[in-house]
Amino acid sequence: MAQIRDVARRAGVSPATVSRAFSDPAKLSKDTLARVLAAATDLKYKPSSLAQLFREKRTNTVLVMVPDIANVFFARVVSGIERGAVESKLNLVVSDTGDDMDIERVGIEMVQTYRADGLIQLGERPLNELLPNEEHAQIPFVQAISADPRGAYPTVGIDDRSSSDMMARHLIAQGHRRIGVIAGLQNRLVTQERLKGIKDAIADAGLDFDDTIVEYAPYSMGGGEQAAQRLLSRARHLTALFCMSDEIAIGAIRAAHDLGYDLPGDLSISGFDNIEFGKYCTPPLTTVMQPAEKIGEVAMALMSDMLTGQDMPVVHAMLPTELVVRSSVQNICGE
Amino acid sequence: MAQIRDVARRAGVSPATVSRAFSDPAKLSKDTLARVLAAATDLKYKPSSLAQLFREKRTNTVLVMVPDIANVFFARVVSGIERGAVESKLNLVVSDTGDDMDIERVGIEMVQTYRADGLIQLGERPLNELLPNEEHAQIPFVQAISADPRGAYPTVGIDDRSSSDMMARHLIAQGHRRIGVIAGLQNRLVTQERLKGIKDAIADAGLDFDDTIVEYAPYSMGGGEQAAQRLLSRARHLTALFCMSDEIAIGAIRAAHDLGYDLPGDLSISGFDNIEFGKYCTPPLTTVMQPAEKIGEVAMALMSDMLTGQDMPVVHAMLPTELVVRSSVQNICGE
DNA sequence: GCATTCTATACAACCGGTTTCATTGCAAGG
DNA sequence: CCTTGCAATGAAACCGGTTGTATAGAATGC
Repeated sequence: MAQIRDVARRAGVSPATVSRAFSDPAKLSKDTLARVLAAATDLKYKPSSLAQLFREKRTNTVLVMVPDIANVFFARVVSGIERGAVESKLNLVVSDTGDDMDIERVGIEMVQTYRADGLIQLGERPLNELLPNEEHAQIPFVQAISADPRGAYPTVGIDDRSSSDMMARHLIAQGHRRIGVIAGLQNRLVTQERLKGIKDAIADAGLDFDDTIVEYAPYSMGGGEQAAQRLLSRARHLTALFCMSDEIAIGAIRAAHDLGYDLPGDLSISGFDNIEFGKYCTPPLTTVMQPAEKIGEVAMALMSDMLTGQDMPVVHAMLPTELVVRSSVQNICGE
Repeated sequence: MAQIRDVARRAGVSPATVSRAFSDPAKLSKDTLARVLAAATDLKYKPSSLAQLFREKRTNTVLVMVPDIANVFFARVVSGIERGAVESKLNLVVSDTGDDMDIERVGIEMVQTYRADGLIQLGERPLNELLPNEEHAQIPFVQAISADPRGAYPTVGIDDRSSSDMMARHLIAQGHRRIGVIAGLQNRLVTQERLKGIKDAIADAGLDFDDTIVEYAPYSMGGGEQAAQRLLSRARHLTALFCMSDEIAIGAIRAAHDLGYDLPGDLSISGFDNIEFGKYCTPPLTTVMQPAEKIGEVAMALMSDMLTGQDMPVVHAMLPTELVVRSSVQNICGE
């Protein structure tokens, strides 16, 4: 591979001049510039990024830590981050952490050892669980999805409580009174927030919330399926199931089917996220749209600001959600 | 951030000694080693990867180009690549190319400018479309999924033709004679190979292949839905639909539902890939299992070999597939 | 007791660019 | 004609590690 000095020799100039030919061409005389560029193309010269980055002490790379890249929702967020990265001319290193703290620590080390300039984390593990306080303050950090908006670092997400409230109101408006909940993992902030939203709506409708018809599950189809089996077999009088993710809802649909329910006639089921498959389920899933790609883009935009910019105020972006009405939730007012 | 010379000064040794304390501790006296390590931890010293990599001229990074990271199948392959990367202690840069040649070219440039040591491509665009021959020979390259196994570089995938043949035989064995095909994009190698497999099975059963009941579609749910609408409205006597991906099949199920078909009684539908949703469709999808994660792992293993190793023979790994029988394909022999 | 070998460490070059500072040559101004 | 100023370019330092070579001192051998 040709180096800068090869080009310099061939063009009869110094390496400094070659460097300037690329970084600040106006500084060179037309004649010299032409000679240098010709020499560079002749030799197929490409400056070594490694050398440049070493000099600049910037990698132009952002690390993204994802709990599970094979999860469609996360994948869509990553896709949005990607789009933002292209726009900001940054590179992306994606690490599938599997929610494993050791792997996350390796990721953080990448930033500390100058392999990445910043860190975007998907999911809610707070940075200070992984690092002592004085250290994490140094790392450009953005948290997306289910982040605690009271944190000291920028976050991007949705208003889980009010979005969940919106869906619960919809269920109530459709005539549902006995609504079971298939929540996500109990210790997650998102789960708690969404639960609050449901309680808000129920209280607002003058109803009582029944803690016994909540079942917790991992955010996956299998988790939803099993939880729905448990819930439906012990609470047979439910008319609707509020599921905290589309994947959970899809699992719940399977479980209800298998238990002999006729959907959506016997039981309404709602989801959350609006993944593509929801449109193709039977019955098509009524859900809450989360702007996944947009969340990714905004997260990357914030990161880009942190990296290029001056001191910015810490932003907690809350992106709007929407109720997506399909047919998995039925109006039972007539009954 | 502390540098090597800070540590050296504090320990009263030269930078070279500090360097060796990490790379080759046996070379140091017990006493010196202890002093250096103490100084390093005191100062929270972490060697700059950027400086190390610059010196070594290796990035320990592999670039993965994915046509669409939000596609569940690709995401699973990436997940497997990730797992392989952790094992080989390599980093991953993921680029979502959207099948855009310009973005792919940027990716290749990353390798050429020492930002990545090698390139794994998902999908079938051959490298020589992007680069003149003499240049691509230099780049450590592995192609996974639907690669042309006659290429000059290593590939990982499945035997599309025989896997497709296997599924077609299954349909025939279940009594189906009028089998419609919702193929993928017509210009793709995979599509052609899978079509050959179908023709193999049909010829082998002594039947005639009817070209008019093939419909081409993008590899997506929406694509499958539209193609199925077209096909079903012009060929009403079909008993089965061979879909070239699960996403296409899921779209086709929706289309058939909407056209009033009772599934699987009126129409059998088969998929390909075995994505998780297939298990949760109604009816659950009969499909061909592709070992997505495994494909990723093998691809990364091959890359790792290329990077560390001597000259290896060019490997074309064909991983085994399996027929996954669920209920979307019905036996109609009794009719 | 002196030559030889080995061990532990320091010195300095090096990786391939970028950038500061110095130098040269030419044009403009007094 | 001499000074001043600017444009164009080169020389050399620098980024932060690693590593080949040199060297001093200790241990070994005869």
